[in-house]
Parts: sequence; structure tokens; C-alpha cells
Amino acid sequence: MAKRRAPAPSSGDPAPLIRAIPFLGGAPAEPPRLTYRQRQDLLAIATRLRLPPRLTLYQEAAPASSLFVVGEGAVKAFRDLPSGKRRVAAFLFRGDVFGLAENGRYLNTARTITRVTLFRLPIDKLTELLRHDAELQFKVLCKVTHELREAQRRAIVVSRRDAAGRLAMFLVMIKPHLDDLDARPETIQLPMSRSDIADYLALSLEAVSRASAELERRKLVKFEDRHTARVLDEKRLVALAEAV
Amino acid sequence: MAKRRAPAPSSGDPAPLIRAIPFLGGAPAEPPRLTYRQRQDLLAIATRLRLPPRLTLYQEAAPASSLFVVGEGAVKAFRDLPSGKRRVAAFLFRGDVFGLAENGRYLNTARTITRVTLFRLPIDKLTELLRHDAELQFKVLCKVTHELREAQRRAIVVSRRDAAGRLAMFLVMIKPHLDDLDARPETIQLPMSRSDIADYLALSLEAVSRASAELERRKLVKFEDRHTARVLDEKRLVALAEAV
DNA sequence: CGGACTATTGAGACTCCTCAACTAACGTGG
DNA sequence: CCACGTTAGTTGAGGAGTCTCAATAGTCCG
Repeated sequence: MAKRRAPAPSSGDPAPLIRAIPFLGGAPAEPPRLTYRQRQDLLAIATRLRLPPRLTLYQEAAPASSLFVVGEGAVKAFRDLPSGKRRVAAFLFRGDVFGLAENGRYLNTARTITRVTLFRLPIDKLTELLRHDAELQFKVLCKVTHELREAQRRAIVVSRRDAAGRLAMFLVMIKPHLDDLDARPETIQLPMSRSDIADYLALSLEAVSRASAELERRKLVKFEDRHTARVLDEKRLVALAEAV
Repeated sequence: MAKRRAPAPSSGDPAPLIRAIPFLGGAPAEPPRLTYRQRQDLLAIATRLRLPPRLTLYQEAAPASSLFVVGEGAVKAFRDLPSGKRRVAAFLFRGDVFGLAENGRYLNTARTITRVTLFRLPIDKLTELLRHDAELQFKVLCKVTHELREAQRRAIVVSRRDAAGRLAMFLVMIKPHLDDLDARPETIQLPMSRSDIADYLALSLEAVSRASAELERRKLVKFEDRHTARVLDEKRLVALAEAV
């Protein structure tokens, strides 16, 4: 899915854009962030969008013309299966890129969860830019590689059997991706609904609900309200998450 | 996981190396294959290896210094979980790249399944090369992007409940990746064991076995021997695979 | 031919899914 | 500001499917 959070963007930072992850195959320390210049280049071809919640950005299989970068807020990328089930492929937060396509068509449907700021990059212009700026492209490559790792990890999560364990993994995995606006580091603000979480974890809504209840019973997490989880016992929560 | 098969490598072709997939974000038709020159550049930094079956190439968490490309044969990349279960992250075939790392350490363990020919590319030299050849890097980017799509797809596969459906998906997904040496297009040569398939599909070995029996009962596939499956009714097999 | 490994088959336990009823929260309009 | 309707989430009961354990059969290799 996403990307580690950055150390508070500088003052009036208009576009944190892509925050590439340091390591490709294993090079110890690559430039983690875009240079000012690269950012300018990207901004030059980007359109900035401010959008309300619950807005569909594009539909699965629609012709793909743009790549998106999240500036602020939360987006989900999902696919509806023939059976009527829905699978959320990823939740996207600040700095995440989405709009993956195949044969010129989007693979998923993308929809805003909260109010968001997005940057829209026309594919053809972006391609052009990447072909000419190997350094920038390298950062993008790092980013994509990182997403690949996350996707592999997620496949492992979903392969677990027990619902409580999956939910614990979800909480632990998603925590670093969120901009927790509030100070308390032990609380997790979940912008998405239970039902979205269920679709992400490949569980039924009821199973997620029961799993939440179980985590509370075990005193690992307290769900203060629908969108706020407070971690009571991080150690044991992580232990449960990792007990695959 | 992998990559579409190529149209029979030219005569004495010593290194088909990476076969990049045409589309990044959605550009309609990018150069699908490496140029002769790019191939030479890669070969210049590559070591060619011929290895026996069941050889561990590297262990999870070992320091990562090289990326690998499959020239011929089959490799599996897997992770052993604390519970003792094993999850196969990917099967790799001709043209596939593996050796993904994080923080300079391999994420998975890689092991040969059959006898293989591999190309080993030192990360640092490869990085250097990519930074200077934006076109080549672009092809790599396309490749990684493609793997990402496959990983997302796989996450959907594994999220299915029924074993027979998962196995059907596996067969359908893996078919184009194999070099079926024999002429008959309806047979699938599976180099890996049932147990490997189980680890890939996140099922128990027994469940895979029963699922195989069910596919035979339904007359979709005939398992001629342990490593050979003959597709009897492709239409219905695909239908089952897609009935997620 | 033996031995180790791989695969199949059966029985019972466990977990989640589905269906259904109920409760809580939200937001719209009077 | 409150009532109402709609959506989101909780809880219970029964059924479906896989997992585990265990025993059996088949296969590969020396």
C-alpha cells in the first residue's frame, strides 16, 4: 500500500508529492526524498485537486490517462468481484501514488474516503519526464518496489485464518501511514469504515466486528468511537500481529 | 510473480534476461524487450550460474548484494513464519527477476526447484547502470510495476475461501509463465510439489490434494502425474477461476 | 528391495460466513 | 432543536469449509 510518513513537511510545503523509500534491491541508502527541482518538474505537469469524501475518481477498466499522488486525506482502491464481494486493494495516504493500469486501463476503482488533496499527473507527460530524468525515475522505481514489498506482506496478512490476528496486523501496519493529527501516539485514527476494513482483510463485516470485540476483551485495544482506536498494550498487539 | 512468455528466443540466444512488460501506468505500447545493447550492458555486469535443484540461493534476512534473473528453470521465493507455516511469495520462471530486499537484506528465502540457469547482477553495479540508462531503467520500472499488479491479483486469489477455486486460479495464472517444452498446449508442467502449491495458496497440503481430486471429479483437469496437469475443459476452468 | 519423502483419504474440531434481528449513529428536513 | 429515515455496526444461531491429526498409499533414489 503506502509509504512511511515524513518528518513534518516544511512550513507551507505545497506538495510533499512522492516520498521515495531509500532502498531498491538493497542499496544501503539512496536519496529518500525528491529534490526541490524534481518536485518543481513534477508540479509543472501536475494538476492539484481538492475533492470531497466519497467521490469516485475513476472506475475499474476505464481508460487510464493519469497517475495520482495523495497530498492529504485518504483514498481507497478497490475492485468489485463477480460474486458481489468487494476487495480493497489498498488504502492510500499522504505521499502515496495510485492509478496503476494495465493495457491502458485502470485495474481498480478509486474513491475518496475523506476530503483529499490530490496531484494528478498525465501519464504521457510523466513518462516523458521519467525517460529524461534517470534520478527521478530511480526514486519512482524505489517507490514502486516498496509497494511491491507491501503487497507481498499483505498477501501474507490475508492468508491468516483468525480474524482477530488479521485485524491486529491491519492496525499495526496502517499506523505509521496515518497522519495522526492528535498528539497521542497510542491512538489510531481510522478514516475508513468497518466495512472497508472487512473488504481489505477479506473478512465479513460481522467478523471484523467480532474481532474488534475480541481485541477489546483481551484489553489490547479500545475502540473509543467508530474511527478511533486506542492501543492499550502495544507489545501484545504487535505480538499477536506477528504471530502468523 | 512473473512475466509473460516470449516467442521462442532467437537461435543461440545466450541471455533473454529481463523481458519487460509494455505498460507502466497505462502508456499504450512501450518497448517490450531489451535492445541488443542493453542486454550486452547487463551481461557485462552479470555472472551466469548453472545450479542444481533444491539449492538455497540465499536466506531471508541475509545481506543482499545481488539481484537475480532467471534464464531457465524454476525458483521459489518463500518465507517461513513463526508458526512453522511457510508462505511462498512467488514462483519464478524464465525472465523473472528476484532478490527483492529491504534495508539491504533479503525479504525471502530463494530456492531452486529444478535445475536452473541464473544471471546474478550485483546491486551496486546495476544501480549504477540504471542511473545512467533511463531507457533501460524504464523497462525495469515496467517490469516491477507488472509484478506489483500480479501481487495484488494474488492477494485476491488467496482471499478466496474454496480450495478448488484457488487451485483453478493457480493453474490459470501460472500457465502462461511456464515454458511448456512439449507441444500440447493443454498440458501444464508443474515443476513444484503439491506442498509448494499449498504454501503458495495458503492452504494445507491436504486441502490441495482434495481440491485436485475435485477438479478431476468435475472433469476440468486431469492430473496425469505429479507434475503434469492436462486441462480438459478450459472454459469451465477459467470460469471457476474467475468466479471469485 | 528398502527407506525416505510425497501425496491421498478419513474423522472430528475450529473458524468464519450467511441470514436475520436489533441497536447506534448520522444527517436531513420540518 | 427534534423526529425520522437511512446507513453503519453489533450480536446470535446455524451451516459450510478448511485445518489438524492420523493412517494409508504411492513414488523416487540409492
